[in-house]
Amino acid sequence: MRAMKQIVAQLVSDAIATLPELADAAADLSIESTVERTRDASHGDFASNIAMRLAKPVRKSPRDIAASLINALGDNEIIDKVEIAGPGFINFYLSPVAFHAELETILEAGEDYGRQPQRDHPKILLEFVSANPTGPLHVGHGRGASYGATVGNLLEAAGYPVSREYYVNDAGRQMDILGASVWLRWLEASGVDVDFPKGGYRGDYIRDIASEIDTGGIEVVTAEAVTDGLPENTDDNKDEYVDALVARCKELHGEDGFNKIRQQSLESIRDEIRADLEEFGVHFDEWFSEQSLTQSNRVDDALAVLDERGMLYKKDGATWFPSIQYGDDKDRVVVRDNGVKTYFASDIAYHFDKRERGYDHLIDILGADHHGYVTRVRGGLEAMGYEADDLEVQFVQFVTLYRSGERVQMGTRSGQFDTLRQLREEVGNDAARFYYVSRSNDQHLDFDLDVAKSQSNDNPVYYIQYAHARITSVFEKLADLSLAWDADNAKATMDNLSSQQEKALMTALSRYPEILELAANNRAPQHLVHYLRDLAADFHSWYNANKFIEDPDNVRDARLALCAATKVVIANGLGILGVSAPDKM
RNA sequence: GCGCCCGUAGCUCAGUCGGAUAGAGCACCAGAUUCCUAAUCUGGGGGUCACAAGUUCGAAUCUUGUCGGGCGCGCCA
Repeated sequence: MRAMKQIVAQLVSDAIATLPELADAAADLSIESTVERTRDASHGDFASNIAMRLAKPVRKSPRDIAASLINALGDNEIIDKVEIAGPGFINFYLSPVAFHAELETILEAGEDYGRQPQRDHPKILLEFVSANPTGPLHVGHGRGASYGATVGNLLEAAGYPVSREYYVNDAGRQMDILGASVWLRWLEASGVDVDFPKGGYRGDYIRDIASEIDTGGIEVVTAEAVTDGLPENTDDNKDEYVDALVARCKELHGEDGFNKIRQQSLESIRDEIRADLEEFGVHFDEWFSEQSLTQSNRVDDALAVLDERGMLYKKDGATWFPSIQYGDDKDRVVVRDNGVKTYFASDIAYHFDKRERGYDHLIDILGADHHGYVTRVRGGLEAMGYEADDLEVQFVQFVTLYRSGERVQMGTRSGQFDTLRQLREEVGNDAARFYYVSRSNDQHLDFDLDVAKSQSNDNPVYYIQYAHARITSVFEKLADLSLAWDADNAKATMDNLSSQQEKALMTALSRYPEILELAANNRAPQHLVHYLRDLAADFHSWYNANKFIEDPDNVRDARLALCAATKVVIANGLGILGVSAPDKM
């Protein structure tokens, strides 16, 4: 199934092939890139600027080139009329037959309409969210989740094999701090009151975890035993204090005792995150554990590869990676002087491992605050023999919540709106998913709770869903009247779809595959969002002006075909966005 | 200071390998429903595309500079 634009581009391409002097000049040119939808119906359906692009190399005027090109267009039933316009645009007016054929394609393809055939290369690994398992997801993660899930759907629709992965940072100091935090809350619940570390995790969920985990075999100790000889718990000293608590917990309960608490804590949070995302319609194929990377020695393996290639050196007792060679500001430490590997070391190993697992193209969706890491991680991949471009990074900028025109202060302490779960409960999954991807990912997002929540025409998600529900309702009404839609008759009578509004709606429908491709190629779901809004507007506009159940059979069948096709495209598009397409509202 | 993202209507935003008169929603104003969902539709006003140069047939789009905003610059993760 080819998009309409490709069909037009092919005709242009064929015409050029018959004109040697143009064919040479156009050899490096993607013909399809010269063809675009017109903004104004008075310019026809498609326009090509190819004559202008070729004017310089061919040394002829654009209008002359356009004239010979038009002359060379073969006979076909797709195009009604071709005109030269303005400085040398070629405007194509498509025949109704072309649009009617597209309607049939939509109805035949159904939920596959707009999707590309499955290919087996390149295999894409899409990593997103990957929030540390130290607490519940907040509204910022929600944007990464919605964006990542939608990009995944878009890539799949474009035919790519894509695997969605969540990297669980379940190793390292933050996990120790989590373990110590839970440990202290558990002691507290057992009547042992210890000054809670300023550097610890203070949220209420820590108490919940403390009350749920299995602490069998771990003895309650006294407050003195915990704090004896520890540094002061002050803002200046919070890192030392919390690290000392971790060490103390290991002394008192042994590594096994501490691990038991830490492991259950992180698993509890990870499971909570997973459930939250599942409810949000965001699914992962793999929950990749950082611990597993360390346990299987893959960090050491990756460092060994770098070492063999001469891409590591020692200085000041630490081991460094010369990332300056790959455009970074400075070289980076991979093994600290105390022998502990840095986060960067696992990150290199993790991305190396992704490639080694057979994924050709890696996409990371990261918060905007991580943009400093890209150069060095790419450098790491390159140093290990892969291409820097194998890693693509998409950044998601920050989210600011607004309520009643006021900025909502975020942060756990404010007790205000903070978690993704609260947001979902307030505005609903559909509105949240839609709103999150309605703006380009590299732009800051003002999330207006009042708009997202309003079940009115302020809210584009309901506007689109309403179009879908309206169509369902038409077919129900039809049944109520003991009428039926004769789809075969519709094919034979599509000439009845001839009004301006019908033309506009058919044009909008036929754009869908092109929009999907655009959105997938650019990892830009907002194109789909805006498209669906436009499509719904074209539908509502037409629907409002035409009551057609009472029409003669031939007209009714054709118009119902238009309804059915619109329903298909809206459902498909909303499906990509992870938004439901309700039959009733 | 250096690097990355950005600056388009009163507000929120589209405009993606440079293209024709810069678009949409909200808000505002005026209208439409004995009729398949009015969560709808029709019409209207509203712009120095931050600013200044440059590139060319043509710039919101590319280049440079200035101003303004966000983020990042650890042997943290």
